Amino acid sequence: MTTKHDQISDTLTEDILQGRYRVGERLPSERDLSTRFDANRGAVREAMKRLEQLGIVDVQPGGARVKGTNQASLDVISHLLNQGDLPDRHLVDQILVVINSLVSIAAEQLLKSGRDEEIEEIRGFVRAFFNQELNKEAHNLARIALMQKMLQSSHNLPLQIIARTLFEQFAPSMAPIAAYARVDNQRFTQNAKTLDLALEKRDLAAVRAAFDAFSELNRETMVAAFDLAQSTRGQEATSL
Amino acid sequence: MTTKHDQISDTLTEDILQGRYRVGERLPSERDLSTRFDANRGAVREAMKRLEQLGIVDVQPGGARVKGTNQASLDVISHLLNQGDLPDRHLVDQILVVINSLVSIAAEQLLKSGRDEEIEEIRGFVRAFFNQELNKEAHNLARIALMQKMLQSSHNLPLQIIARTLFEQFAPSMAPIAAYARVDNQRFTQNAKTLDLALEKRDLAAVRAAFDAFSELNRETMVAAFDLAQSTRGQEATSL
DNA sequence: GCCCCTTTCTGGTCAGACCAAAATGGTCCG
DNA sequence: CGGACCATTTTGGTCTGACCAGAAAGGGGC
Repeated sequence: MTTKHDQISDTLTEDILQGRYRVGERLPSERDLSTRFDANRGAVREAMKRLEQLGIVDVQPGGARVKGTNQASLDVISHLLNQGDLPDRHLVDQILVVINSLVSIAAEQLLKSGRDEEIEEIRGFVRAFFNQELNKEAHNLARIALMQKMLQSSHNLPLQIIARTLFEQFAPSMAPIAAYARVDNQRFTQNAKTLDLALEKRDLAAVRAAFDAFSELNRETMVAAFDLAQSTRGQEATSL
Repeated sequence: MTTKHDQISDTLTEDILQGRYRVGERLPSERDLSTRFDANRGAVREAMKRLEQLGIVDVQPGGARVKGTNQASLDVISHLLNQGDLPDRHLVDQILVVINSLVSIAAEQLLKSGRDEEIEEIRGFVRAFFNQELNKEAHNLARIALMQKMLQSSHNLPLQIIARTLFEQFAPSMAPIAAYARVDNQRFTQNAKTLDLALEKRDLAAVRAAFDAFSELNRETMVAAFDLAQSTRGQEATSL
């Protein structure tokens, strides 16, 4: 069972993110909330701490006020994704753009200052895609492993933190959609070979280009899966 | 005065980030900490909540264990920057790389899906650099305004959040260093004109190139200021 | 209507207590 | 000696009830 203050903070987060409190509005007092949730004020207090760190609430003596989403912390993403039946398309797209770009930055850093052995290691991960017989799960794992290795090899802590934070929120929300994914192994293999060659030559522009193509393919796959999932859900909804 | 649980969490954060507790080690119990800080356990508890959300501690029934920096939240950056006399060079450099890249992503998004009037607005901000008479503060403000406008126009929420979070932690730490900055107005103006032209043509590659040059110039300025600050501090240190 | 003062309310802190789960240490058995 | 088992202690999670300083709200007096 989740802890009580987690339940409280989750409920309140949902309330706020769904706009049940206007921005700038005062939240009910901790005492009121404690009666509403049938909890002790201490528990409510810890929940408020979470909301505060989430950046969606500003708590001060005199009252806690709701802040705008644009002032929130990166961790709101998961909550935004988990609103509604399916994650929001546009948000998913935006996240994909950012993740891909981050990996691209990592690639750039790798070529600029990475040791040769690291680059060779990366190539090892890229070559995993040469095998056209990969099933969906293996393919997924290979993609993730490659990304993580790239980020790790960037030797850029903020970059790693950002990418991991984003990914950890993104992945779970996409799990149900990933089931509908159809991976075009041939195209992935093609891209992987291009990427491998670019890495071998230490050609930054070529690496970026190959990676962008790789990411774009990845994105197309996701979008297609998304559409498929959405239409299926739609059928279920109408058949009820 | 800062609140008590803030003092506690700050102290503990510093302790952990400076490696006074090994990764995986158990933190003292909340009861022990409450006596150490001469505080109530509730206050310690709220401080622990902060550490938990900072991602540097994992608290579970049985004990709280410290986690590695690489698993932390983006918000650790400010604490990492504020360690020691001057911010860590490498970290500063890494952050600059990331921020510049984020703005570059924003530029890309802007050209791909931005409305014409938005692009024209951006050009307005760019043209601010045409004036070679800008003093240091005005120049700084103009740079920040341009960046923020770019990010805002990207219509990418995660991107905005990441950039803002990073920047808000970065800026205060760099304030003492910014005093040593010498801006080369002529080169900035040159870059601005190139950028403006690229924006007018809606030429993505040119915009990226111009922005990268802009960012690189920005970075050089910072690095130079950093070196100057560092050598000055060194003199002070030896003269004591 | 505006200003000032009083009252009420709110968050921040404190003390002491209980529970369930985890850690610990000792014991017994193979 | 090593490992499985159990009782004890410790730890986090929660609760009750209380006090304080500062913010918000209400009420007069002008």
